[in-house]
Amino acid sequence: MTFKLFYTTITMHANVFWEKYGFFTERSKSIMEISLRERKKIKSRQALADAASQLFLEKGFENTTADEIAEKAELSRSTFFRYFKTKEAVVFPQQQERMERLRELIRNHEKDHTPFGAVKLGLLDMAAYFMEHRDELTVQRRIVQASPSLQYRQVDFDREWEDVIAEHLLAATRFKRADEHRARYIAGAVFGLIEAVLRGWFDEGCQGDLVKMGGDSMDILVEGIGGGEFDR
Amino acid sequence: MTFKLFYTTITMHANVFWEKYGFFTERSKSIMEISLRERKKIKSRQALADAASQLFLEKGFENTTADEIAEKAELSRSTFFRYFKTKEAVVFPQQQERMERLRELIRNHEKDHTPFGAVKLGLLDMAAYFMEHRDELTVQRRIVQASPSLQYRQVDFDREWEDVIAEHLLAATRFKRADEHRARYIAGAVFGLIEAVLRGWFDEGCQGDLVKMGGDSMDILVEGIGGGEFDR
DNA sequence: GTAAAAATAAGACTCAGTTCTATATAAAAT
DNA sequence: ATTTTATATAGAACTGAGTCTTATTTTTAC
Repeated sequence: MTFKLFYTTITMHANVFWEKYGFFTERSKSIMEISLRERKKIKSRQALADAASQLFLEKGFENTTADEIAEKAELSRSTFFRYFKTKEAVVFPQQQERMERLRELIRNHEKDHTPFGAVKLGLLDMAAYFMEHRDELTVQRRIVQASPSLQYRQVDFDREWEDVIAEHLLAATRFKRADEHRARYIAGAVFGLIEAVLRGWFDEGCQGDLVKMGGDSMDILVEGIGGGEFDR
Repeated sequence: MTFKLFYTTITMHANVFWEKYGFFTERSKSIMEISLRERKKIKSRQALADAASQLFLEKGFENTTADEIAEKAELSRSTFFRYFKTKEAVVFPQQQERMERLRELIRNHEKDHTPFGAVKLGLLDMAAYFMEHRDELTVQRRIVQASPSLQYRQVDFDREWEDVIAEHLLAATRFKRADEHRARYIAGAVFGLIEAVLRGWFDEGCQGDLVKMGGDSMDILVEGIGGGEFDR
């Protein structure tokens, strides 16, 4: 029942409202301002996401058909594919919101820090956000881990992070071509680092201090590995 | 006709023989030692890979069906799926060989260098290998670039690189738990860096000096970004 | 209340991938 | 050389994802 609560809460706030109304909380915009049609759409999408999550947890991703999800949500298969472009998409309903959050968090530090500093602080803020929502992440992780076909799709989604990082680093290197390459390389390295950290955190059951892990790991990049035990 | 030659040559040496006979060149083992049955299997696999490549280049990956590939190769659809687990697999027939090559190249430097040094030198050797085979890589890239669904699959294959890197770095940290984390983070960063470098190289039409690009980029990791323009 | 717009249901369709069976052909045994 | 055994292949039936079209229902606007 914790899961049920989680999915209802998270998907509502973080994903469904997002599409049309942007990033806001229940305080900044009342549900009552939304038309009946919109409310029904939210309900439908929610029903599909909930049904899918339950079935995926019960029987696994591969063993669940789109028909079953639609049936459980009391909607048609057509409607399922209207709301989610693919069966895989329903596993990651909050991807878009997370990406925009990351962008915003980095933007918050842009004024007071260098490009890399803003990226680093934004990522650490994101780490804190992840820790707050470790329960959701654990559920999603459980579904993804149980399905090989979902694992690279997860990677695919995470890859968008690199674009956001590169985007911010590149903003500081307009008209400087040499720096552009350097920015892209650093974005790649930062992204690879983050993936490794996240993997480690997940594998430990999301129990560690992700902010500290992230900070420590990024210090490797800042200081370089020239003096370490892996020196060439 | 360069393409045709490429596919015949590469797939034969790098992939088909690989499965049963391991990594060798035409000098180390004559084709005549191989039984008729094996030769036919090679021919079938080759015919399928060739037919697929041609059709993918002509009509794109998504617009080519497994039936068409089989028909062009004068084999049945069943046979196609016997040789290639998925339609996507036929696009990357040399993946296994490249991975083993990387392992070997890193291993060559293990004796004379620290773990990171061996990884770095192995990767630069690999860069040289890539430059030698830029024509094949360009063709493959063209097919992959034209198909969104193949792009993340490529990422998926490349991901194996990180495992190889991590594997070698970890070998040096047995019994040292703190270093294990550090090794994984570094592997992630190196891998992310390499992906960024390769992407840049591909996007420039494989014309740049990949070895130099790789070396320069890895120096960022060695020296750190603390003193650069992206300092925090 | 009515007309326009949008959401949904239903079903036909394509194609990837699996499974099974029958047949052809190569390898091994005698 | 002939038989036996192993395996490559063809073919066909099947499942399920995703697309597309059409008809029906629901919401909104007037």
